[in-house]
Amino acid sequence: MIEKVIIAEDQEFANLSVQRTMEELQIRQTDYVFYCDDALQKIKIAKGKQEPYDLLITDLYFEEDGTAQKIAGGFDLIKLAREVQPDLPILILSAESRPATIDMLFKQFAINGYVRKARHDAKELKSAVEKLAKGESYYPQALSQMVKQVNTYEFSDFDINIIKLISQGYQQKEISEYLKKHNIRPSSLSTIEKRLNQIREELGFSKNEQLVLFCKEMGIL
Amino acid sequence: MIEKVIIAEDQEFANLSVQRTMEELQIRQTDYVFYCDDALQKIKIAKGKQEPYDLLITDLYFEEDGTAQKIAGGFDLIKLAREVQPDLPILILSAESRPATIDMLFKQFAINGYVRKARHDAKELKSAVEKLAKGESYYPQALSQMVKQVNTYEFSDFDINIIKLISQGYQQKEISEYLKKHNIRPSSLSTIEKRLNQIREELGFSKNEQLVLFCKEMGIL
DNA sequence: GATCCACTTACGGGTTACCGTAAAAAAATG
DNA sequence: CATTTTTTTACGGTAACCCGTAAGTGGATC
Repeated sequence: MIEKVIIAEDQEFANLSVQRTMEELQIRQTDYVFYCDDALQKIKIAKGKQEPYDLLITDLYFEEDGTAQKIAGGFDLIKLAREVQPDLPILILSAESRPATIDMLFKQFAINGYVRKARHDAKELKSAVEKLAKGESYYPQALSQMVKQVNTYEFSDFDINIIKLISQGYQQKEISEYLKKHNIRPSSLSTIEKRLNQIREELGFSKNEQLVLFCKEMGIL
Repeated sequence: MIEKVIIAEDQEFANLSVQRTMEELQIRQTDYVFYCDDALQKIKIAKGKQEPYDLLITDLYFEEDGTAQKIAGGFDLIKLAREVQPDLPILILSAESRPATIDMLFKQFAINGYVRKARHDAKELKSAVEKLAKGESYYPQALSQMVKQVNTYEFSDFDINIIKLISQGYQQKEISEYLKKHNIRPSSLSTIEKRLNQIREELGFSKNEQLVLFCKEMGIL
């Protein structure tokens, strides 16, 4: 049973609407904050008082607005909240639509549900909370297709490293030097060339410009 | 005086909250739709009945969901709505944060207000509607600084053309051929090289990979 | 330690991109 | 219409990138 919920969402509109949805679901206590720092603090205090939250609903991306915050965004908040209260169910509410990111949240962060800010987000949130109340997790129906459709190329850390450096203006020779300096192996120019060639071929690209754009869209850069 | 408002917003949460804000502002009649097509139709009908809307509040980006829609997004909706009812005040409500885009909306589309989906969007929307009621336009305070800060490089159509082709995997020789075929001038390889060189220098980039990413972030690609 | 295997590196030739200079063409000016 | 100015193009040398082949390296297995 979910009785005590905390909402972390910086957009006032979204925050208000989620509050309202919680009312409709007859949640006993709903707290809401506009900053990640406040959310974590409330979770800590509630835990300390032996009155822990039953659910954290949080956005992924929070806007900076001058007020100095320790926790930058939803990703960090999830990690830290789990340290404080490992069993806390977490539901993400975000406009993020890249399957790779959402998939990563389930696999790496073990979130319990994901609702996209999209056409039927209010209805979806209700279903999601009801599912979580039963101890199940909520995986948006649309997503299961997307993940299958999605270009399934897996970038290794090494790949990402190279592509990042390229997108910063390094030339391949310099990347090789950079890798040697940081004791990352492999590091030869030849290997860099080969990897890039392989990646491009696998994705059907002819130029690195396409590749960096693709990575940007995938959320890798 | 604003008495009759139409809201075009596909996110249910946002749509609901805007409706609520309109109630708080004691707007006599508030209609809301989740598709651009519906918005335009309602505007047409209202105009036909001699009961035109006093305000259109619309998002910029609408999600596709299988239902075939003629109007793709906010940009087209604005254009078409203005054709039907040229004096209709338009207020954009969007998460879009790129100053270039927002600036363009004011200058090219002559919108009357812009409220970003961000920390105090509900409060901002209220102020904005009140301003529009007085016949003034609402320009977010944060934006006036951003526009000044923004990298003020102006891309010509020609520049954008080249960069688009590069980002699609064309090599420079092919771009030259492409331009010749489409009777776009200038078209020589030499000019293409020079322009790219100039753009890169002006923006402090050394490689085209940086440039395409920059353009992506600026909303040019 | 010998053999195999996968991976990494070195090297070389071909292509494309880079960048300067100078000629040619087009546009602007008087 | 001649002249100046700007823009576009052609050309050439250098550097970076592309891509294949061959040599080298390191780890696993027996």
